[in-house]
Amino acid sequence: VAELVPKDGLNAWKAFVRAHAAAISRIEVELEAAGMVPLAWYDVLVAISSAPGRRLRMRDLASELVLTRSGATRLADRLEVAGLLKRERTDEDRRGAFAVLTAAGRRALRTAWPVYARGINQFFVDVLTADEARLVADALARVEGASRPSG
Amino acid sequence: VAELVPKDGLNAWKAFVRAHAAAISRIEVELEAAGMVPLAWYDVLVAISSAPGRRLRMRDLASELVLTRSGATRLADRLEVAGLLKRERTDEDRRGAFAVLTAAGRRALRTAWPVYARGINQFFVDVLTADEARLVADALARVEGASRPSG
DNA sequence: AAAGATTGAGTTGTCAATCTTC
DNA sequence: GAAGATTGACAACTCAATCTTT
Repeated sequence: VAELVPKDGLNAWKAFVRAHAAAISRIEVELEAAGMVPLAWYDVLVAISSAPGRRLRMRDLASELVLTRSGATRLADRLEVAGLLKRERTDEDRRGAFAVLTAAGRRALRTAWPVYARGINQFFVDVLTADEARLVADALARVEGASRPSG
Repeated sequence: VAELVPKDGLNAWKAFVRAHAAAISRIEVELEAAGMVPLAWYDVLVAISSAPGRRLRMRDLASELVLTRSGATRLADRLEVAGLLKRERTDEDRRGAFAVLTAAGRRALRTAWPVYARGINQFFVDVLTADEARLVADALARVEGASRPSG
């Protein structure tokens, strides 16, 4: 086989894919074991909580989470049924809806964070040196940029 | 909020998650546009092709791809319907089945690789320096190790 | 009984079509 | 007509139960 990808590059790619699968599924297990919300829900809670005004358009939620709009709708539906968020429609633009957290949503966010943070540390941050962490952040930010539909 | 994860570490984690989502979905798009098999199918073809004897137990296919056994069954079903693989039962042990590639499966593997390789280069390798590629490979290999159920 | 594999039911996402509001 | 969001139909996986062979 011709070498279409440089060897070091291919090794990096494989490590990238495998590390992601391993770390994410491991953190899911830890959250579940601690009785916390799943990662996908946590991501929703964080996105809303850190948005300006602590509210987020469905459209922006989708793009934050790298989901389609309908995917974001389904996901928000489940959190709404669980009582963690509600949709607020406003008179500024009655087409759209804002997702906002309920008290239970804010509580779920607070209680899940220590568990999630422990996972991030244990399975990711702790195995990197400080220099590596900065370099990885920088390098992978460029990967995201290159992978966007426009780029 | 107390800082449970060092800032640089958290940035690296976020970049890691977002870069993965962006790069994988972008490569899927490129494969689709070129009329090639989806990434999940490609992974099946590679796993079988690189197994000893170029055949793979369903159980081993599942573990290679980080899937459940039933997930592997469903996936293999689809490739079998598409004519890319077939199941072979042998007399050594009539419980199990081996997945083996058909001629069409081998051809799909050969033709998809250049497209996949171009995606890996364009959206990942090309935005890294050679040093970064080596460092990322090394660092993320440790992440995978730390995330395994045993570790 | 245990191992290999599959099937039925349910979950979570996508795409295309639709509804409402601008 | 276009933008924001949702819905219907379907795709790909998981878990628990099942079937066959050891």
